[in-house]
Amino acid sequence: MTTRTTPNTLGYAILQLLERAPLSGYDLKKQFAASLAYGWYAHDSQIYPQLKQLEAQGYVESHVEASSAGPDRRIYAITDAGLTELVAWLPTALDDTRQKSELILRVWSSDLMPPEAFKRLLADVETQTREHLERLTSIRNRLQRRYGLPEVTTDPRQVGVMLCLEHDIQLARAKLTWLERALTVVETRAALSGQPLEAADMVEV
Amino acid sequence: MTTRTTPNTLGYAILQLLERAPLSGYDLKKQFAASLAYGWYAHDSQIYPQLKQLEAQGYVESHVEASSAGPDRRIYAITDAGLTELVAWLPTALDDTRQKSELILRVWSSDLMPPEAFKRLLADVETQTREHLERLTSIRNRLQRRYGLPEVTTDPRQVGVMLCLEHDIQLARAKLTWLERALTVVETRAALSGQPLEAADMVEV
DNA sequence: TCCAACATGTAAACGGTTACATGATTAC
DNA sequence: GTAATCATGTAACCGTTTACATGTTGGA
Repeated sequence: MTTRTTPNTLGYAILQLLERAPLSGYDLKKQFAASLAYGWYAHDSQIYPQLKQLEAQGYVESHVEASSAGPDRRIYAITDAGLTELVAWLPTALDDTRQKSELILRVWSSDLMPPEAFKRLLADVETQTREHLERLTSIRNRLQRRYGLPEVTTDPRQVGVMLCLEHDIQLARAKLTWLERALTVVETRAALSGQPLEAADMVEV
Repeated sequence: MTTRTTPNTLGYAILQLLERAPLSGYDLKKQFAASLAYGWYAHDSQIYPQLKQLEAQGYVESHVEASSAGPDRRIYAITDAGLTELVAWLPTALDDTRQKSELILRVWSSDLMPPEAFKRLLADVETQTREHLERLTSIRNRLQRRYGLPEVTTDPRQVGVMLCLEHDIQLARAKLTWLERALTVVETRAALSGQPLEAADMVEV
């Protein structure tokens, strides 16, 4: 064992969760599915092999826990080597400007869609974003009632979580602002092209 | 030829660019590297095989163009089938809420970093974001001077591009707001823990 | 009796990244 | 001469997604 290569990003994501508490593969799977503002996720089929790899690398260790109700669970815990590796990784440099977005990819060619189709797309994303924002704020408010504001809370473990939530809330709000703006643009253009419009016609000629 | 499976996302990204003008693989590579608000990108080594695949699927066609200055270029153009496929894909539903972010992944465990390390990380991202925002606004302003506001411009091809730029500008500003906030939180907490603080001490006891 | 949740995986296919490879032309 | 830019690729590896596979327990 202990083939010491560094973990990949998913590996660090799992180490972070295990640093808070020992968990089974199934627990991790639920954590990824449930937590809204965590910055990473993975499919079930990725988690179990990844845990085995982390164990082979010596970053986690596991034991089987018998259960009276249901099948046995294998519980994973972070090792000293795992914690050292995680803490060393956290402050390393990163590029957070380049991101892929299927939405933006489509907006770029939105002139190829009929206005109604584009409006429907924007409205769908707006509904999604509004629901997402509501879930984020309700969790943030719940944490804030329990632990206070991040700058003064006595539980340091909550600071990062709250900052993540605030980040995602901030971005969701900005996206909603843009969605309103985009909708206005489509509607204005549709209205202008619907009726004869001197300024536009003159440029065409 | 014409193994008609639908393209993948990179395929659609390329089809969009080719819909505006025929391009070589090298041109596409430059487009991905240069355009800041396009929603997708790819490595050079992905582009050439992807173009071959799109051609095998009948979505693009190509011819070799001899050049007096430099090597020959293979120029790709979108086909009718490609345009049909692209236009059919554009308005399809999508989920734009789940996104991975290495930054957020680290913020979640920021309590494991010394405050100074976390501050340095935030400051780096802030510099990146500020530079990114400046590039975005300068392009947006240039386009706006040339074509006018997106809601009234007479060139429909520019509408999507401008909306993409406005989207990224909006999000970059929101991120900067959050970065300031996060920095305040770390600094406040560092200041409080530096000097004896009744409220905090009492809870620890 | 059937469905949902618990629990752990394997296999194949697909997508993305890094490293390697080649050779011509142009500007300094 | 040498470095940058033009131009096109291959190979190996790694990471992600989708589909498949199996069996238990508890509640409606």
